[in-house]
Amino acid sequence: MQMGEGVEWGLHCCVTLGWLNDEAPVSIRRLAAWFDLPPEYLKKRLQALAKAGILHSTPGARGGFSLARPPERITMMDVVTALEGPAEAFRCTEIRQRGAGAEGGRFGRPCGISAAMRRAELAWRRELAGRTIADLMADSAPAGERTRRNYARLPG
Amino acid sequence: MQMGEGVEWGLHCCVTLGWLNDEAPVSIRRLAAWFDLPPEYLKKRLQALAKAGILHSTPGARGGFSLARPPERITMMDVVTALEGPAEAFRCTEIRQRGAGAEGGRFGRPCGISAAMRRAELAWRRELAGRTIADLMADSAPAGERTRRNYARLPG
DNA sequence: GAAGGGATACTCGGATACGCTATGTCCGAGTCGGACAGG
DNA sequence: CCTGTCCGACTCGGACATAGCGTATCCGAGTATCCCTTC
Repeated sequence: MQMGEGVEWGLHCCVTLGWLNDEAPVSIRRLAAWFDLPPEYLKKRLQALAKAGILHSTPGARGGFSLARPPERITMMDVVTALEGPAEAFRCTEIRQRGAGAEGGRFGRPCGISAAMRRAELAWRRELAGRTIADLMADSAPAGERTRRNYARLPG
Repeated sequence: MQMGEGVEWGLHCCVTLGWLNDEAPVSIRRLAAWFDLPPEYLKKRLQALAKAGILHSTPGARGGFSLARPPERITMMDVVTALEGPAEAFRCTEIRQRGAGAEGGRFGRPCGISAAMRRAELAWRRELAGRTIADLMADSAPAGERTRRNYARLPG
């Protein structure tokens, strides 16, 4: 059960875009060079964030991506959902209702296993929903300072 | 980020093996027919549970699988870890240390994003570790009764 | 100096290719239980 | 009645095939900015 790399990329890009708010928008080329990532594929992931309303994309020359909302109103859960999809990791296929074991049974109530997994995923989601991009920016404020400084003298 | 089907299979099989403790061991053929699952692949997943010490496999005629511990001492986390591996879903590849953004930075402290994701996964794991096969058995006691009854007159 | 036109630099959306992993199947080897034969 | 042998049932471990998805790249179209030309 592995999470896509895009999540790490998306979170770092959101934090960086938060720090570079004055320079917005930031082009894909620069973001990709910033983290040494494949530009085309990074573009695709950020487009997903734009479609979810997390990023705003401005076309044309000097275009690029910027945060669509203040960083306090973007949670980690938002980013994960936009990039990984809204589906839960555990999918109950109701195997108890198939095969010889299902005979003569009435399964009105939901599957206990499914319910337990859902509770666990809810706890996970709650943690992620309680932490915003602004929190992440504050966690490493010196890195943000350095980012602003280095970005100014970036070629391209 | 999808969990393998084997987790659902494994959990249902563990619960069923708990109910059928008196009839142990239960053969793959029967378990597969019980849930209408591909026998060969189910075998592979249960072998993984056996290797993890959750199930006990008895070879030879009238052999099969049975719980290696009392169901109160098998947590959902145990089953998930045995089937999905111990790796965390989010893997931090430290992209902040690569590319142009890393220049002139010292990254002594761990990545804040990684730490936040780890906290969330810990909450998830804690939920799963707090729930055992015995809990799941108790949740649907009537289904357990029906299982014991139907299993007795199962052909094969 | 102002207006128009073209070049440039980006994003957008879709199409395509590749590789890894989950899924599913198959086979030979080992092991246990029972049947059967011989003493 | 006891013992040894054979056979069938079942698991074990590995090898192999398939499908789906994450990863990665490319292309045509659209749009905004800049520069250059022209009046």
